[in-house]
Amino acid sequence: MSPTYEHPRPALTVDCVVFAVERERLEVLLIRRAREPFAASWALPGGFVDMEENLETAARRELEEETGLSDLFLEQLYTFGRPDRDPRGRVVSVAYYALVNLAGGQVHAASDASAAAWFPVDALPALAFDHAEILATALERLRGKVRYAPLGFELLPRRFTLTELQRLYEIILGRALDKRNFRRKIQGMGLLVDTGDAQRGKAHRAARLYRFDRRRYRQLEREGFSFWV
Amino acid sequence: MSPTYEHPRPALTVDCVVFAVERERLEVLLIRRAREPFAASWALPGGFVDMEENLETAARRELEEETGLSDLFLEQLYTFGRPDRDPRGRVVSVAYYALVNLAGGQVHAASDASAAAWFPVDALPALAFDHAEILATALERLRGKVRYAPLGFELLPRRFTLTELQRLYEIILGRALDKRNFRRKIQGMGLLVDTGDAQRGKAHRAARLYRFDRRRYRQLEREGFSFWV
DNA sequence: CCAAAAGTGTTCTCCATACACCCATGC
DNA sequence: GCATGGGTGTATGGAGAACACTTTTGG
Repeated sequence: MSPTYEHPRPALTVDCVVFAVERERLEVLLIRRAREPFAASWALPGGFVDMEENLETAARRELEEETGLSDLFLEQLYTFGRPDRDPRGRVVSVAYYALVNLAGGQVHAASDASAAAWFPVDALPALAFDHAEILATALERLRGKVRYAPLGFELLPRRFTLTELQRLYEIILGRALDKRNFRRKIQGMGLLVDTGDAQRGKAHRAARLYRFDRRRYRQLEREGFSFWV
Repeated sequence: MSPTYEHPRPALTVDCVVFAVERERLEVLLIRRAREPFAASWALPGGFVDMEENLETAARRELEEETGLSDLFLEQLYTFGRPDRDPRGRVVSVAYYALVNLAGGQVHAASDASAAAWFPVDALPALAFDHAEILATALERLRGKVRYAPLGFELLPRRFTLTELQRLYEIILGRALDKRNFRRKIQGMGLLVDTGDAQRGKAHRAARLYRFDRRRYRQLEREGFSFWV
């Protein structure tokens, strides 16, 4: 028999921490568990990895099945494997975090699809398993990485105003930023393209709409440029 | 039967990328595989996770069993789970990276213990499985993180000279640093303690020996200080 | 006394920060 | 015409980068 089969095997799951910015707050998507253990508790979306499936594929599949969300930014976070983290027995979980912009209308589909709901990260319910720890790890990663990688744009619609972008960073970083300095810096990086259009329907001067230039970002990255907010 | 047992289970392993700086180069510890698959190939030390064992514990155990190394800096890197990464079947591997200083004398024990050997990261042999990819990921992490976390000290003996520390950074980062600027910056952080002793037995002026102040680092970290080289 | 590395200051440039007012638009 | 956010420039301080010579020690 092949050596692989000589060893006992933990079960393997994926769990996803999905972030969005909504109503001026950073929020996380949770689902209400239907079954034991932790039936009726809130938990991260996730589930078992299939035998022939990539880990990231499993994360995307579970996310779509449980929340209706697809095609979002998704990155592996950390693997949690304390032997006692699941009362059913040994279950190791590969955690991912995801970013989604709620302007796309996907939200409602997601929220309706099952018992899923958004919670502000500073007002979370009790969570099943070690999901509070996973969520804390994801939050730390997001807050750290958003400063040196262009993650912020994943949380906004394709076209956005400079004020929206600034508010996003203020919400994630938890502190106010100077408007003029923020604009000078972000525009100085040469990663924003003025779409020529303007925001409409607001009772004040219309703001210009920009989009993030991914192509140019990859180019600059290769040349040793580093993003920094 | 509990829900855990309804699912097919991949096998679970840990793999370790152990870095050291030796003879002015960054090197990695590899072992020569005794068995199929990839018998006689070089590979990362690692092996199967036991059923009641923490992931990090498994990594430390395998490292000690296969290379004799213990008590080193170890951090989870990434989890690799492509379905075809192991010809024996589905094997998911949680990768760790470790840092070790070779002045401690552990090396020789390690090298002698089995078919283990150090290779410069820019002159690696062909590796088993997807270990080349794991190693590349670890190298990227090390080079990135060494700049904003005090990892460098893990690669030096407890007491070291400023020149040794500077050489270490030059080797890892792959570029020359200015001596006066490096010293001003590193001493300005207040994280080095002058031991009062000096290096002896060199045919030139004796250099002062310093040690890293971990306690103070943790203190400053809590106060919002950020390390930066 | 010679070879080898240790140790030490100053200048300049650039970037982060602090700060306040006029402009365009919808109602 | 007024309320609301959009958009803009300048002065200052601190940190990074460039740069060369004297000191100490062992052999």
